[in-house]
Amino acid sequence: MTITIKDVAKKANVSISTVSRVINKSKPVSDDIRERVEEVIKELNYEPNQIARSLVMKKTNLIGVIVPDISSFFVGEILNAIEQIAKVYNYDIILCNSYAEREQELKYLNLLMNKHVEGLVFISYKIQKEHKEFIKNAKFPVVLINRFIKEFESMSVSIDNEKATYDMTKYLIGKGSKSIALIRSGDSDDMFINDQLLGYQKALKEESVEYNRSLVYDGIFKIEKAYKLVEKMIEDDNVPDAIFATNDDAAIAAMNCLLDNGYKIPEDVQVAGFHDTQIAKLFRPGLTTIKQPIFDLGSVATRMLIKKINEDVELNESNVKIMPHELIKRESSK
Amino acid sequence: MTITIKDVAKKANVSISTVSRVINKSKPVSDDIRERVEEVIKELNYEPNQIARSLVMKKTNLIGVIVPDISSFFVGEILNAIEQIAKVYNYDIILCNSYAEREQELKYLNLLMNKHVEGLVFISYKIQKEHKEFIKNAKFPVVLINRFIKEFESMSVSIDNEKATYDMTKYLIGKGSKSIALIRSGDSDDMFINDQLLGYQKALKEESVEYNRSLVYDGIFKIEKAYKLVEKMIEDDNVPDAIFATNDDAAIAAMNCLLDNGYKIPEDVQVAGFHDTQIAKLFRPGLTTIKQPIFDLGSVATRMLIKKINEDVELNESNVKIMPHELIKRESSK
DNA sequence: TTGTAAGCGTTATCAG
DNA sequence: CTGATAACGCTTACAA
Repeated sequence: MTITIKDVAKKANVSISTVSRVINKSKPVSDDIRERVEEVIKELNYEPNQIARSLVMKKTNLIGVIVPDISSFFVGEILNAIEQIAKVYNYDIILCNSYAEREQELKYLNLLMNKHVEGLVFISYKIQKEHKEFIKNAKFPVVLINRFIKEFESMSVSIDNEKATYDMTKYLIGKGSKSIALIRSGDSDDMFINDQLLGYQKALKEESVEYNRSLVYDGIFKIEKAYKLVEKMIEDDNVPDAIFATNDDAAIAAMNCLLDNGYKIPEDVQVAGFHDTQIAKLFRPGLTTIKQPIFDLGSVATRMLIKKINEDVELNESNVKIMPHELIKRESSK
Repeated sequence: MTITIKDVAKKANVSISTVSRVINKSKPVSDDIRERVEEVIKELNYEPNQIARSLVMKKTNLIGVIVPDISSFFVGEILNAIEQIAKVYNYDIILCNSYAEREQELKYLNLLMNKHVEGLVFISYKIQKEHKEFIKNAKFPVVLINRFIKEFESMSVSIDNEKATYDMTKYLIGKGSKSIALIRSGDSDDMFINDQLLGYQKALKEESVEYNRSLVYDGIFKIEKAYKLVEKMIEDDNVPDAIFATNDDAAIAAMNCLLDNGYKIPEDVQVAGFHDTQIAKLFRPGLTTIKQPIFDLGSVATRMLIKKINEDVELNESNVKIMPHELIKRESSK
């Protein structure tokens, strides 16, 4: 039923190799034959079968993407970028949503290998041993967004997390805060997350504010969880004078909880986020936050990946790209 | 380098057909041989090549998804559902972001056909002639979310749009509004969008409020555009006493503009949205909106599609599913 | 129950 | 420049 290269060949009175050649412009074909073949192709509305092609060329033009949560602002915007750039280079995206669960991530890692993707953009809150193992041995290049693997050279795109938390912490202290809660998305044993703590601590130290471990909360990436966390602070009568969440959603949730309980922002509590997703600007009061070049994070990662796929680039230090960040001041801080 | 069915066959001292049989359990294989083969498979860490398999079986286990804007809340949540359900049935997702542009949509429609997807979930603001043509002739089933094609039986999942806008309009009038701006995402020649107008008009009529064409705005799905629109109303001193946007993002943008210009919500202007995305609840004042079962929209569509792919279902009227909606009252209305 | 061989739709090698 | 023909890795009649 579906028409193949054979049909074209027969109708054009040439061999299938010739048809293949005009399709791929892989070898010279005389003008008259070329024209004839092209005509037949049009006439028959022939489209080469990508699967057959993949089989022999070992090229699928597929890029895998594993994300922790499609419906988050941050990931949505990154996906946007990945998709856009990939399409430019004629790559398609296979999307996998891991729900930030290790099991799922590992499953997808294998699934994508099986689907013969040519590369992978991996967004994970926590890179674990098994991940590293996989990435190290993977037959295709992998680029991480907002994470590093320090044990070996992995491709990675992110901002300077230490500097970013440093900047924000310093800023909040400058505006008069003395007890700044730090709400982090990941777990403390993640290098990336660790950088955030380092920046926070460095700023405290510089400003002679004592570091208090109990002000640091980990593993909060769900809105509900962040809300509950702040609720608990209020119940315990233990509300800091600033809350710095390393993701905007959590910061918004914190603001909601504070507002719902009669606190004034920023007078009673300053609130700061991370990412500068849409909602940071939309929400009232506007959220002071670290602006990341989210789209660029995705697009740079994808370009890097595709370059690597095509071996245009060697595995060297330039495989880690640090993008600029910016402190955006809005009404949630003084 | 990569290990194939041949390697397994050789090492297990059987033919490749036998190996194939144990992999697919397609025909009986004696216990001892089966065990031997399974052992070798494990030993060699063999994984069947999906591409080769696709070629012969004409089955890719791929579902295409075309969306207008990945980074919107609504689409993100739907994608979430699609991905989740698809994975349950062992299907993967090829993601295409059309930016709501007709050209892109058509391009992707062809691309997906070329990739031999087995089905398509199509989210488009505006189904046009070319789309219909394509869908009608497509070799694979297509399910639309929130759109219908009335010309022929297409699979479709949505809410009852007429009833939803009717409910909301009636509610706003009940709360005292007389001039209700209707801000719609799509264009007026779309059937789906048209239903929204019908519901709006019906409610007005029932409540003896005169219909005023100039209060209906079309083609507003970008936040910026909605903001500008309301800004214009304010400049023209032409602010209605209620704004009903058929998507939450636009409603939030409207609220922002009103708040920024000193208007009180809901005292001066009531605002209502559509979808009940995360932000409707997060924003302050909370947004009164039509709650759609967003996740279900995606999951039902995907299940329907997969069933159709497997021919479990005939093309009949049950191919159009209407999901329930709900009016959620929050502080943006009286 | 098992093996042989044809075929899925291409590209690529090698003669001519 | 063009055409056979052998891959690519797998499934599936058809035979044995």
